[in-house]
Amino acid sequence: MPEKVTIATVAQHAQVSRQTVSNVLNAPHIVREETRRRVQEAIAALGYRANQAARQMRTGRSKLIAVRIEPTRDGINGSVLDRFLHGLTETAEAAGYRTMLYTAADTAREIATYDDLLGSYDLDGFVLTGTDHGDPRTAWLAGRGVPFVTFGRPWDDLDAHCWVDVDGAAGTAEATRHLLAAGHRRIAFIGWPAGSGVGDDRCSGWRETLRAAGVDPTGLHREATDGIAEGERHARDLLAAAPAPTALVCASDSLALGALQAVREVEPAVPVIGFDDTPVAAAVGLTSISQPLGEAAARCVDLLTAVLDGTRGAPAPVLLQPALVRRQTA
Amino acid sequence: MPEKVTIATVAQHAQVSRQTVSNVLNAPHIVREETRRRVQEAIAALGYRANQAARQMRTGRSKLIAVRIEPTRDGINGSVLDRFLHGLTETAEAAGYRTMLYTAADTAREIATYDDLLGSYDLDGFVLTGTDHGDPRTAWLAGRGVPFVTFGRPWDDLDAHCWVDVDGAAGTAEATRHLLAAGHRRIAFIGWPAGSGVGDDRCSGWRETLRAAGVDPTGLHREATDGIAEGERHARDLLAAAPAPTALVCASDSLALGALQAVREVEPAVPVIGFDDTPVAAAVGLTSISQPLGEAAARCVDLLTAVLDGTRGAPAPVLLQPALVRRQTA
DNA sequence: CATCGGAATTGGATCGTTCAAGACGGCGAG
DNA sequence: CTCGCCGTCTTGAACGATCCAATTCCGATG
Repeated sequence: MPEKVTIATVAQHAQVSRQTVSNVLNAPHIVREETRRRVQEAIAALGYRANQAARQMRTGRSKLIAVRIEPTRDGINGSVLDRFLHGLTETAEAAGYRTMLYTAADTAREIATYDDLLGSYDLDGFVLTGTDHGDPRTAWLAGRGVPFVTFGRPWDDLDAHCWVDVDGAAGTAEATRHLLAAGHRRIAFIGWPAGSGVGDDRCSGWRETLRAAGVDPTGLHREATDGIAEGERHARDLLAAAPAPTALVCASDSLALGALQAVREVEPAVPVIGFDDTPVAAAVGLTSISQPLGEAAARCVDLLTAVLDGTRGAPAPVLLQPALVRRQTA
Repeated sequence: MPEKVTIATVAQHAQVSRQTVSNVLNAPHIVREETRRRVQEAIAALGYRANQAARQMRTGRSKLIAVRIEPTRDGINGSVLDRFLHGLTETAEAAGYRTMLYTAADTAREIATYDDLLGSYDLDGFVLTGTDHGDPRTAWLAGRGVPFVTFGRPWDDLDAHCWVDVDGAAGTAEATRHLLAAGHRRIAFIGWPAGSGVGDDRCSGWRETLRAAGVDPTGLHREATDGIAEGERHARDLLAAAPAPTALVCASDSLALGALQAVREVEPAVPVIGFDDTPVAAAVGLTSISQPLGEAAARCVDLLTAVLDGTRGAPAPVLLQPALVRRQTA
């Protein structure tokens, strides 16, 4: 059992004081070349690692960021969070931060958890996923002066705080243009009920692109709660209409999957495009819009560390472009 | 901006000493009823939370457990980890522990990460997912005396360490019995190359059940590397054989999905059963074997905290039963 | 009334690190 | 020659909790 290696052990081994070792770690430029080398050799030889708890107690910085892991809802969209988390953890590690998970049943308890995490572990910052209009969480965090970044725009005021997002409108626009280029005119959209930032954004890309092409979107829009069954129901409904749409764009892969089932039974030639490029889409050959999740996660960490290290001023938000992944269904 | 609340603040507010406050938190029974109540009121009034860094420095316990987040391989099985992580975090929180994530490109670097995490953050324990024969990680951890639990059996020596696992053989056995009950005899199995603990386990459940029913499994077994394409290829191969199998059991949903495509083109009536009950299976109506992931995660935390709190001796391993989820394909 | 014993409470030391302030030697300017 | 300064390094104190040993308090007992 090797003795515990502290900064004092290293200092003794390198014939310098504790503080000099600390300086080599935190402010190398103020230590003479030769001394620095000797200390670094001692660190390597002893396998010394700074004790974060002690460091944190003195500096108040924990080098820890937290992110919520949500219960997988319908499962289909679950792997989105999965990929995001992996990217986040990887980039954070490269920047010297570790990632802590937490769960929360609802928003009120999520805020209580912030309080707990900040009090108990002195977390340096938070990454929030999925913001909505008037999100109380961002208000709470901002009010406390806690650094955070959201994956998802603050839909009310784009300058309210740091954020990274994927341009959903650009995604559905690309999908719609793709279908227009294939000769379709009556392109329908199955989205979510109006009011959610993400849903309205995705809908607008479709609507504006149709309008720009001189097509009136009236009657081609359906609002569905997410899920396969809902997607199927609304697709059937659309296909049964008088002048039926000849193509479908959906706000999620779940909806698209349901729509696909309806299409295959009723009108197999009608193309369907989903959103999120989930494994399910890949498995069934569903054309879908892919979000650059690894990139998004990396930019979240970039922004957060920029705020934490305080070198630069408030960093600019990041809006990433999704990409259409063409498969069999369109 | 509220002042920082420490144990001293609470002590002052409750008119007692620091140590008494500490005792209320860590050994309530040695504090007089009335004093305890007063201290607890002060804690609530001030919103005091014990600083984990300070506690850790003195006690050496961080109340932190770590788990690796792997890059999603083919995406289909990704959500398995997702659900496991959520369960883990939730149960850990209830037990007063927090979950930290880490990534690692390979086993050697994973071990280096253990060293780093232990040195820097004094992690209390690890949860490993997916063990294999002669896993160097468990040997390293055991050698250092670091508490850990694996989700997955130590395939070489079942008493080597604490573990939780799902009985894969029981799962494939149930699937096979289900098909036998439906009148099938020539039931094939598409599994992984021999040598992996999980793969061999799942294969054995099918083989033994067939044998018990008086069916010779020879020629009904294919070894495939995981993936949709491989599943399709082997299924085609099987269906083209002289006495073709009338039903298929697969070691994963990926393989089953490929097999399903082959079946639908060649012999639509042949049932297919997958493994893991991923969202993809649910979406396409694939009958599959479901692992109780939330339960598994909870038991992992139970075992780990039992070891950490040291109240009981080495806790017994846990083997959970999976369940067949019947859908359209079988 | 003095003493005793055990429970309840207190003050000091400690964990490993960084901050603040100071020591030391050499060097250029006044 | 002295002073101040700079670069380099060292020492003491502090962060907030727990452990340990010492002390107070209290009723019971000799």
